Amino acid sequence: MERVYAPKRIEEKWCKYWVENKTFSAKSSNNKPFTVVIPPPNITGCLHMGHALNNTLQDVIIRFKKLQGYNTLWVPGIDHGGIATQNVVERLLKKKEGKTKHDLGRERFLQRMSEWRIETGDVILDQLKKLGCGLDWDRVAFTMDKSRSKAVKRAFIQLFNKGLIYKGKRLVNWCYRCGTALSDTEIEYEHERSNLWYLKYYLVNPKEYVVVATTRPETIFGDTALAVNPEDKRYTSLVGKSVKIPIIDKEIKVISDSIIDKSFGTGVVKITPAHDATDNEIAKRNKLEILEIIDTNGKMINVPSKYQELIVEEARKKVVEDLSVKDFLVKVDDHTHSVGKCYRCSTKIELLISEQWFLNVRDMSKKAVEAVNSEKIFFYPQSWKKPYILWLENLKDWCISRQIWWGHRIPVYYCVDENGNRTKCRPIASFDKPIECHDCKSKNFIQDEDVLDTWFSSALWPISVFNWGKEENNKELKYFYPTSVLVTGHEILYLWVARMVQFGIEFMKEIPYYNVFIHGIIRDKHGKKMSKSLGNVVDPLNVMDQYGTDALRFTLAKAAAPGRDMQISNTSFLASRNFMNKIWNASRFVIVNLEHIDKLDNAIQPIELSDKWIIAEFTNSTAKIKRAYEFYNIDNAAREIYDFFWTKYCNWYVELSKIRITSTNLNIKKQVLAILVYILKSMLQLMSPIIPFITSEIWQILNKNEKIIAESILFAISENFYSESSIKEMNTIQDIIIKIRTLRSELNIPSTMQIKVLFNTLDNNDKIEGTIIENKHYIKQLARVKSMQYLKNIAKLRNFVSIIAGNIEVFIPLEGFIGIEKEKIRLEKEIALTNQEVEKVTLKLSNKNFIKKAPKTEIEKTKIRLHEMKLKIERINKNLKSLI
RNA sequence: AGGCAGUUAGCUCAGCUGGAAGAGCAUUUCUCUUACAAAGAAAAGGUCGCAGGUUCAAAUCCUGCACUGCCUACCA
Repeated sequence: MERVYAPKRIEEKWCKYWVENKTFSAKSSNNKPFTVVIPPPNITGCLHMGHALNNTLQDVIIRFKKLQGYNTLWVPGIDHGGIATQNVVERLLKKKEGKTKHDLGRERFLQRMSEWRIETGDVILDQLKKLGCGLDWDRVAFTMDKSRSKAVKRAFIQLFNKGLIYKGKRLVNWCYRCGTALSDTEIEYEHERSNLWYLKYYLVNPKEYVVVATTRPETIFGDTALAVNPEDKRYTSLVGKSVKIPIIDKEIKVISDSIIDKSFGTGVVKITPAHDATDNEIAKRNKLEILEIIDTNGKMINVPSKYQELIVEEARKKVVEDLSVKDFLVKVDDHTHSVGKCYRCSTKIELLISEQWFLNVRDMSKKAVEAVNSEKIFFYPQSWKKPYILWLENLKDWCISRQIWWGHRIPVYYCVDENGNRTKCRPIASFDKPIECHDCKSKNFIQDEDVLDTWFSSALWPISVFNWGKEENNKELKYFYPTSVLVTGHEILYLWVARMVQFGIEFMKEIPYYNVFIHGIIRDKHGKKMSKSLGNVVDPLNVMDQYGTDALRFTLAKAAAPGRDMQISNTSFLASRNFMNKIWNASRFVIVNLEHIDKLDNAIQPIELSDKWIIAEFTNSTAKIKRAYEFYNIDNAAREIYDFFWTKYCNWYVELSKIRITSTNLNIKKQVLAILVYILKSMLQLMSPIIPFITSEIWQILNKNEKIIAESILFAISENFYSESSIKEMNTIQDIIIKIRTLRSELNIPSTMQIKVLFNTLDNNDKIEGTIIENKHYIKQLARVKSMQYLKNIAKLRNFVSIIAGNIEVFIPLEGFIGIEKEKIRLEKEIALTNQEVEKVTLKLSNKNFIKKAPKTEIEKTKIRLHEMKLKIERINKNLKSLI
């Protein structure tokens, strides 16, 4: 074994092993299942920190459950990624050949996309393998492969025939760069500094005008009314009158609607029903005309020829200019408001009227709310429950059609006549082209041009991965569904999580998962979101290269408190890398010492105090670690592992074990080795979910011909040797060691100098005295003490340095390495410090209410403390006097 | 505008069923002691955001405020 842990070779070896030996493949059986489906990354994806975190956490859970003996299954897959993917290929096409998708046409463009997909391959899946993910690689699913397509069609047809899917002309979010409608969840809002323009709308009487404040002066041509609040006394007389739109002089009415906020702007609003959601509602309530002035290319239409065909931004400039020239502009204020942008290309979203497919989600939402309200689905952390419910309760129908090419084409067929024109017959939803029209028996059909929102297929993911679309009597689906836990970031709670619940209940009559574990988002060290444009991205692949995959995973696990965002920079991985090295070397110590031992007893026998102590600490820690894993507090599990292994196991137990390891008595050596091995192996198991590579390697060295760690079953921790009192006793010894070490350091006693030590107890406590005598070899070993003797008569003591650790007083003779004056100062300082404490505690105890109301144990504890401190001061004073 | 988080050592964060402030990194000092210098031993560093309240006792519970971040919204 190398002296320094070198991860590369070991990681490659185990990656390959797990895949080739199908370590993580699962079949339905009689054993209890534990199922997780991966949030499928986009095919365009390249592993970033978010993926690394999300998948590490899933892997931790899967590996832990596997150790517990569950039949675990983690299903891998990728998403076709709709708009995002089409954009990537479109950009490539433009760059390489200077062509647009329209130059190629739908068929050829889609062919290009498929080619690109094969070329690019499943890069991200390979990266997940590299990360060590225990996915079942025989089950890789793609949201657009045959089985998943079947599922999408089946779902669509069911919903269509139920009357839940309908076509309607409505105001929708439109990205003119992507050329498609978007759902509300696909819009990202950003604050933008803009202006508020105050415009004059003249009454028919040309001397009077009202002032209207607007952020969108270019849409005046689409105005079909002005509106005021009915309770706004300033404008009562105005309601019902006509005003003229600036520039074009078109007459519109002033109406009243209670939604208008009196305090904003002038309290008068221009109503543009075709391009604003609120205005649209007002128009519906007041039966106003709806006039479209922006088309799907983001250009002006139905406006004076001067502005016709201009894109919105330019039109705004021109209109403002003209308004100003013609004296319609009263003033311009600065105004910051949030603007909706496309989540895939950041183009400003226009609202416009368009015919789209919608899914009525009212009933599904109710059931999805109920499932979480009743805690049938449990959220970790609970704080996400409320936003989830609120969102679902206010959900409008879902716009599911997209005007792009890459995706599941809507399986709706229209009957056409011999000229290819659509007839009035009812459209049919079906898997393939229908044989004949229900209404006119025609055999001519065309398919709907639109594709489905990517998230439609994603919403089916937990059932489609088990081939819900293909098979009717599906054993696997029955066995693995509902899945056990969904692990995800909160950014797709609405986009994805909620919709899976809706669809799961709709199609399976059963929730898709029992638990939802929502982790935070990774930020840089300044708390900023990581993004390429900010240049603050920490690449997980680099980290894996530089620090090792286990170090990456351990860092992520340690930072992953449920629901909390985490800040990460390159230095965050250092501590973890060092910890890996620690594990490696501690194991090396054990392994090297096992070399000439032919056989080790499996049964352990705690003999000494340190044995009993480490077993007690180990028992406590393992319980904590297991509980932490169980409730997705993976950060706590990682912390406990770190603390126990490094501090307790390495720094104390391994160090103390050296006394017996170097013993010439083979039995003594074997006895301590057995405990070292037992704890090491158990810890390796418990660590393996987070850091599978290093633990697999060490496990294999320790258990040459046995099962690999990933396939092992967690050792049962026996309570037989648990000794609570050993912890207290050991703590006493540790305290003495630490105090002597501190003294050595403070007084610059060279480490090579072995010192003589005497000790006494403050209250002549025989038991403690016995404990120390029994374990003085620990003190000798770790504090570099030559001899340690009990001192009966302290009265005669002269010129000793003294320290007090709990109830024990330790004396070290002054042997020229320290001046009396220096020691006096040290002791006086100690007295002053203790006195401060004494004051505080005395005050507490003199408080009558404390004595009256505090629990007895607490009072007792405080009294003992005070007593000890007083004793301490007494002794220090005495020692001070003995210094001559 | 509303909702949800967060505010603890220079930095990143634990601790929050209320009873003597913790870790890692960085800093300082010693040490290559036969697993590990990516280490060991030790030191220094904190009115636990601010102001109230409950309590014998508050980093921990309650209220208000401030700042930061996120989510939602019909910001004309």
